[in-house]
Amino acid sequence: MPELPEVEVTRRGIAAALVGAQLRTVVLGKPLRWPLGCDPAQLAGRMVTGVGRRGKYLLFHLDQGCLIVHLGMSGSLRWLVQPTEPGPHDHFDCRTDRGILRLHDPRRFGAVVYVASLHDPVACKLLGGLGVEPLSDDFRVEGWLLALRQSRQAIKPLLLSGRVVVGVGNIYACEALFRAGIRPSTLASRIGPVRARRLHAAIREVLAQAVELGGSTLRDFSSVQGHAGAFQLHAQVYGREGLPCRVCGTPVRMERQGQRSSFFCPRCQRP
DNA sequence: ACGTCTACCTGTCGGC
DNA sequence: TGCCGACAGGTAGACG
Repeated sequence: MPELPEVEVTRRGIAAALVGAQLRTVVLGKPLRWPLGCDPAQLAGRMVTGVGRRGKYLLFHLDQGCLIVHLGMSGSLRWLVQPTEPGPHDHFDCRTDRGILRLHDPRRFGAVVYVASLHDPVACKLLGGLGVEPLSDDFRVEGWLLALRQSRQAIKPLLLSGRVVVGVGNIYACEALFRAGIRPSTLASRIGPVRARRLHAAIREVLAQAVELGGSTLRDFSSVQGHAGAFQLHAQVYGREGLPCRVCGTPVRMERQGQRSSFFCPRCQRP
């Protein structure tokens, strides 16, 4: 579920409350995608020193070590001031001296992993192969053009892979390709410099707009404060198969690439 | 190095 | 109403 915008909205929603908080007890629910990697009791007394993000991973920096959190497809974090009993889909409770950080994740594709440092092999495995942050100055157009030229993949799976640029999932890949006028099945190396530049700009614009709108809420994402996102109301193609393109009126098409649905306008987006 | 498939798990929705 | 399959925002690993 959550792509970069939803993760960033979550980060912004939690950071102020959590930085400076001291962990008291950590309670685990059903198993998540990966094991925590330490005895939960070991975390008692640690202080949260910062809340960062790398791609779709949240990084809870502690005065000793780091908790790496991924929301998977259906995860969301909540900040509770008043304690309540964890529900059947709450699988990680981090009780602090200020409130409770709770991970709700019905499908359990998410994960919370403790690492002693970001140089830890486990951290390197999770974060080491990631591409550049699209909203940072490191996302330069020259490197982007080179990466597209050197790739032999179709552009959509290349975006989803996170090897060149991180944080772009199925919704925002479809939307960025629409804005750039590129069909999802187009080979990356066959995209000329004009459209490649447009795609570079579109990725940044669509992600930044989505962050401003609080992310996308398709079924169950909500911010830490429980607010739904609004980006889905602005989607041009995602989830709109058969509906008229908002630009030209041609029916939006859906095709499968791998196991993922791609939505596009056959007239506005050329191969 | 690429695509394709499978798996992980639960909930929801459409069709019959 | 109820059952059954398809599908969902992600990622990793196996295989050809």
